[in-house]
Amino acid sequence: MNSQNTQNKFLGALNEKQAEAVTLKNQSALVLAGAGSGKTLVLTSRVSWLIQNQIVSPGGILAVTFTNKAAKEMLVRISSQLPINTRGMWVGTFHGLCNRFLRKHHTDANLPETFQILDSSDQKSAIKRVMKGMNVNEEMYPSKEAQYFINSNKDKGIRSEGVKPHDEHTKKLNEVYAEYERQCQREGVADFAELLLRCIELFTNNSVIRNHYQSIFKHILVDEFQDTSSLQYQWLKLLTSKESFIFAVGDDDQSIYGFRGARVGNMKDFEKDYKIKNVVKLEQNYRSKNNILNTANAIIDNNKNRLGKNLFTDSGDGDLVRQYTALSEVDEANFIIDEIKMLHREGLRYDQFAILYRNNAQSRVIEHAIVSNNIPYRVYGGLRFFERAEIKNGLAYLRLISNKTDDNAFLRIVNFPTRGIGARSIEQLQDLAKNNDTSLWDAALEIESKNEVTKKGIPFFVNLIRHLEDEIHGLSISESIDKIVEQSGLKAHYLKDKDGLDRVSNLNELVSAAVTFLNTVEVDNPDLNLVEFLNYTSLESGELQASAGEDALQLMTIHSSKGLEFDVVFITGLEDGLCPHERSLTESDGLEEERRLMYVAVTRAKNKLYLSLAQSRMLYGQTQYNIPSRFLDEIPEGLIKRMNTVEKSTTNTWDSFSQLPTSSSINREIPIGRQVTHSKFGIGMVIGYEGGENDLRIQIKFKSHGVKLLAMEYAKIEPI
DNA sequence: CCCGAGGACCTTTTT
DNA sequence: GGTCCTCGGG
Repeated sequence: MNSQNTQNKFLGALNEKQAEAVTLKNQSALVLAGAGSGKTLVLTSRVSWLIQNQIVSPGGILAVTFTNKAAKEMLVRISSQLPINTRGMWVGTFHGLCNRFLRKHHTDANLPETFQILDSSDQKSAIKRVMKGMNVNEEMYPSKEAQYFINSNKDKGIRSEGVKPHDEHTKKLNEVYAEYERQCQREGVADFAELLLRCIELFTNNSVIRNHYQSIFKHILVDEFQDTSSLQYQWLKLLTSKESFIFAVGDDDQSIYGFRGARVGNMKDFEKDYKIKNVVKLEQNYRSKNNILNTANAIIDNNKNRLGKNLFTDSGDGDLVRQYTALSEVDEANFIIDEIKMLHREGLRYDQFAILYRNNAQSRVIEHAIVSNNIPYRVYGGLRFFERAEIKNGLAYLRLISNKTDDNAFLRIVNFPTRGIGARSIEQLQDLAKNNDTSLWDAALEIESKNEVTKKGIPFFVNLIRHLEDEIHGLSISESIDKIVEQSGLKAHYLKDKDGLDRVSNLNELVSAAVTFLNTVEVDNPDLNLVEFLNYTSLESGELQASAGEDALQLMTIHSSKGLEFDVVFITGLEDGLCPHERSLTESDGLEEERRLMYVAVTRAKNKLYLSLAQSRMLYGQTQYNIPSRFLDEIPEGLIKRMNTVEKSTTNTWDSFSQLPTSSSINREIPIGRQVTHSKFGIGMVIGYEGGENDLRIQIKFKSHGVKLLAMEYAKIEPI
């Protein structure tokens, strides 16, 4: 009776399609969930429904997401729907879950119990170290390329021995890959891709373990399925048997991570592989007004490669979308701030505004305008907490103490704060380690045993670490960090630094992060807790609840806006070359992915949507004159109001173009940045002039014919 | 060892 | 244009 009520409660909150998805019986399912269609609600309701109706116990559920944030949100929402302890449930990110499997079966996975996780920057320095040891020329083989080579192969499930190098260059890269694999194995560390690959190999090679998990997980749920890589899909397949089902939720129109291995094709494959009878489409949008939604629909309709979906809403037309053509990026920023100030005066909170851009470099000018108007703001992205140098340094002490073979950690701190161990001593250590085939720590031990301990040098370092290890024995993680920060000299070092106070306070925050962590973990084995904490710092970006709830403007790239919503959204830099980005045009599926990006951006808006572009834009130290984004042309006229500087104010007229920097001081009739039409080439934009008074040539970037240099005297062009 | 000059880099990003 | 890295002199 009681259970019936609870069940009705959460089923009652669903529309027909959502309920259909949630209550599917005995089958795998593909749910095409449009933007704002209640995707998370469906996912969590599905879990609750399965448990409520005793189709599966909490332990028989595996739910996978991409970010820790999404995983956490899911757990919170499930526990609000059901009075159960979610601790026993397997909910997490792909990497987090792999980590969990590998810890549990570390012996079978051929990893030490305390194996540590390398983040991308750790990985990069590890690769650099490998290349140095092999005497590989960094000029010819940049470490970045090697890193890309290694990761893209791992992401395809290919080990170095499986690579078939077709030229000398790849052959060399693959030697680096092979050596890197050996180094990681020796040091007991795993990079992100390794977690997944190692886990897949574990399941593939060990049928006992595979069968065990296949029989446990009856229902596997996957969020953001369109973002899964082929390796992740393979992982999912290994976890399912004939008796288990996958419930995949995704939106092919929001697939914007192709560049990092996401494979939208997994959706079609999944339909086939799991014999999906009917794909459930969630097309009712609960977020945006009609004009915004129709704008999004019109844009995405230009993509050929779609599963097909059309969002609708019954929330009314709302305001027209507004397009603003600015003179420059500064003008664009000022326009945005003016609009925000106006709407804020009308009572909108600052945190209900999002300013979106295609790349991070665009944020500077906007930030400048915000700062000079004294408005609070927050920029997403950038350095995360656990990626900060001082945090990584502090953690490296912990890492080394818990895993002496971690050479990365060793090198990071052996001379930090400086203690008289220069490049020479380190080289010596590395030679010794190489000859004895040991870790740097063991090499350091050998040197220590033969030398007197002084105030500096390697023997001093060895004893410092030993001392720290003794000191923190039996202490909690937070107390340990506190001790280490103090006694390693880190704190003193940063206090001396002129802008080191921030770093010291970050280190203090690390102590509180450890306290928070301990509160969320069941305390059984304190030693393993330390290892788990270290993994947590690698797997979790650590943005924490930092400045959440603060009433501030939200600045972020379009990519990081996915999944969020705001009352008012500004999409900036809508120029061809920026959005769509010029580099995307040469990639296969590039333009369509950019269009999906535009679609994601538009669908973030609830009530008001502004699209802005600049006729001239200073980017990377150069002024560009771009033509308006082709996506703007895809918006039907009835939905949008197009404005430019003339309409905005009387001080900024077309005349102000005469103040723009010019290549020469010739008398020209059409200002740079102005749009023109040509009888043959169509629409374009004036980007410059060449030649003298008698032979003036105008340079125009045309939408469909590229850049042309035309004789001013004869060119049949008309300003628009 | 520290600092400053000079050079290369610059799409998107989570784990 | 800004940042990050490297290298060389003090």
